[in-house]
Amino acid sequence: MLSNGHPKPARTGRPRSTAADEAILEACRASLVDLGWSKLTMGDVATRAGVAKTTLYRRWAGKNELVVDAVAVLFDELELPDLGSLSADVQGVVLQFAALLDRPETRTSLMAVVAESTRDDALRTRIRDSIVDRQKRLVLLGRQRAQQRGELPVEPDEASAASTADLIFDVIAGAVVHRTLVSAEPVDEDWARRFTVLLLAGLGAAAAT
Amino acid sequence: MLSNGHPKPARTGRPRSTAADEAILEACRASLVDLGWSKLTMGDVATRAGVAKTTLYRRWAGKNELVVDAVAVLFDELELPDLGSLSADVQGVVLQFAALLDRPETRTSLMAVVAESTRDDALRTRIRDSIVDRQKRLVLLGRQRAQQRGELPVEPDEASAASTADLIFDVIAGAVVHRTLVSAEPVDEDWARRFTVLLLAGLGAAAAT
Amino acid sequence: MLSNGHPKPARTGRPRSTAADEAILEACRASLVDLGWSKLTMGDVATRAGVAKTTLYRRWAGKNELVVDAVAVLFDELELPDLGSLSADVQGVVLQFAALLDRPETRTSLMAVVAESTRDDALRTRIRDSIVDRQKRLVLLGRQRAQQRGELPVEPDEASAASTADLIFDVIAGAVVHRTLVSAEPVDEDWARRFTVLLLAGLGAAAAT
Amino acid sequence: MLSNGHPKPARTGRPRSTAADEAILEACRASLVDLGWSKLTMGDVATRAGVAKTTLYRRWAGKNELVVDAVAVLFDELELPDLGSLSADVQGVVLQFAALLDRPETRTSLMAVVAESTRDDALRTRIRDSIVDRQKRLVLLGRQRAQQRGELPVEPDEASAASTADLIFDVIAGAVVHRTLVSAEPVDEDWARRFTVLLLAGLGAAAAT
DNA sequence: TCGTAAGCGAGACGGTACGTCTGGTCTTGCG
DNA sequence: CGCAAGACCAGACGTACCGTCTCGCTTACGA
Repeated sequence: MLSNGHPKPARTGRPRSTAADEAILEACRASLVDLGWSKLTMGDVATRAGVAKTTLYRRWAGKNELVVDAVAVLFDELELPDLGSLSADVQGVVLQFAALLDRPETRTSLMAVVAESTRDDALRTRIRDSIVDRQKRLVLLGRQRAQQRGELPVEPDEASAASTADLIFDVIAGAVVHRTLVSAEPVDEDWARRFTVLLLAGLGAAAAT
Repeated sequence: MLSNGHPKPARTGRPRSTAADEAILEACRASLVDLGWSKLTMGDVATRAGVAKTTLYRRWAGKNELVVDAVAVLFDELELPDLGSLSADVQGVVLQFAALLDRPETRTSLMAVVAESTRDDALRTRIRDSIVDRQKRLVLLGRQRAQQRGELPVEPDEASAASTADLIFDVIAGAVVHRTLVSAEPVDEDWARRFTVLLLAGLGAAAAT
Repeated sequence: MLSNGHPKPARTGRPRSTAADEAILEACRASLVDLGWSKLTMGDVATRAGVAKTTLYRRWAGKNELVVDAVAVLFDELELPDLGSLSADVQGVVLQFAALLDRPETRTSLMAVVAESTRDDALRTRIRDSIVDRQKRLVLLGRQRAQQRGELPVEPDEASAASTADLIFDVIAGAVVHRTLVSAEPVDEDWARRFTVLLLAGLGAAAAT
Repeated sequence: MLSNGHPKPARTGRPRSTAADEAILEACRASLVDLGWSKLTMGDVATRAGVAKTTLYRRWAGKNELVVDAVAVLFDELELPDLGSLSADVQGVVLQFAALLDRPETRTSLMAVVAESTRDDALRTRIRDSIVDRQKRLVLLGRQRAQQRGELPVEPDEASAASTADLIFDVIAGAVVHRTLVSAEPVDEDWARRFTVLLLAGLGAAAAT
């Protein structure tokens, strides 16, 4: 476990095992899949990771923080491949996001941590930094591409542009999450296409104001 | 609809106290406000209601079921006052829904039970019946009014009309929920207006296909 | 003997079911055999007897009282058949008593109610009346027979005679109970014979003082 | 040995608090005095000991086991002071034993655990090791002394000597327990003297066979 | 013959304790 | 000083019984 001949750590004493970090996050995701959010326990994660509970608490303040970190990395998968048109890009990202929400580890934990964050500002910040902003990037990138393609006008007003992006983001992410988790119906190609039509039409109108 | 549905009323034995039912739900909502979802305990609800824990468990299988029933009634408040135009109706319902999500008892509990429902089909059904369908009514009603006003065409294809309604519903509810709970920013009149513009434009396009 | 002594029989209303009384005691003994004292519950007895819990509580104050009554009748079996000599009589009653204590319903319950009685005077009285005095009768009868046979002198001092009888009783009952339940070893013919030898020799000496 | 017997001391992890052990047993005895056997609860003992319930359950399987251990130590008080004659020794130990049974913590619990042991072999073994054998020692010691004094013959037959000792033990312990707890009358000097006369005479006869 | 008072089975009620589980902290000894 | 192990306190969990209390019925007596 201990690496041989790595550079001298600045601090004294035994350095933290980097292997442990990844083992814990991996174990946390596995536990989420098997048990779901509410049945997941710190003890179980520790056992799966072959690690003591103390080691978990040395790195994360509690269950919520650990799960956010464990799940956050999954949202890095989201990408915006250039499909040639704004319409295709939107449809692509919707399906990609829906596929992510279909995985049990995101499915169970995303809403749970959001729920928890309504009472815990630190957690809300952590979620925003680790998860939400990762998604919002895509919206900004998509707009930029569409503008380069001439599909969307370049907005002069910074503030107005930002708040429109926020609106778009909440509409896309909200609709997909609601369809998947609340209505509990599949986001298939048909739905994605119809949603995209709705969104792009609305987007034009929104930009016009 | 909240009742656990006893097809056989089991005419013998002491009847259940109807006073207890209401006291428990009321206590549950109070506890949600004070403690939030994750700190709420069955024992605390029982104490607040002046009732034994067993009385809770005799009626509800657990925390999730109880909270769904306790919160469901709040969604009855949602109404669709006829404001004269589709645009005003949408904007009105959006603000109304946002106000509901601003209340601590819904705020903390809605996402939590949704998260739980991803692992529990019975709970999902309960949520759909008690909460989701209550909201979807409004979309259907709004469409009907708009058609009577001539703002929307009467769609001949039943199935297609239904799935469009579902789409609209997920977009509205999703956007408001996401803005409020995930992005954690306020749904004010300005946002509601801009969202309505987007939606109505999109709606025209969606109906056209 | 089961009745708690109604000085005013309360002439009006539906009379208590006598069938229920016997069914309950029978069910109580059965439950004792199956579950033992500590696992026996009023609810289980009621169910076995095909009777409502209220019917039990209308007749007995609690588990202790019920069990004492249920078990007491078993001690009526004890008899003192005239075997021709004091020695044979003692040995006979010892074996008879041991056999009684071997039955699961007495085995489990006798010590339990005695233990309970150390904190409950009413229960102690009930035990004395229902069980202990039933056994003491045999000692008195045995002494009378032995005196008639000339094996024991007729004691003139009433008080002294009574306290000697009490002593003998505690020695016999105590030794058998202790051997059976505490030492947990069998009271067989050999033990009974050796005990009888000891007792009779001691009895002579005790009478002499 | 009261300890639960860890053959593998499991050298790893935090060791169990020895302070807790004694605090719990002490608290258990205090609770017995205040509440009696049937009202004693694990939670109350834990509270009195300033310890979590889990700490109790980590060491003892339940109420019975705990009480046996808590009470067992009291039987260590029993001694056989050399009073110069067998008669005085017997009388002394009888009074000592009676005094012990007069203490509330033994009074209530001894019969209760004996009752419980009729359905639980492990408990019976525990009682035998912790309590019964402690008392039986005294009988063996008393006999040895009497033999050294020449009051009793040295028996050549080992087995027969052992079973006579068992008989004597059941007679002494049984009589005292029965007098104290079942007949519920005091073991005073007079009773002890008369019992001793009876026993010694019987003992001579028993030895003769 | 009919009212009425007590008995009846059923089962809900407020409680208490159970034994288990988890959260988060605190010792141990080893490396 | 990090780490695995595991004991520690605190307190919620869901269950089982307790003894009491409605319910809506019998059932027997006496007016």
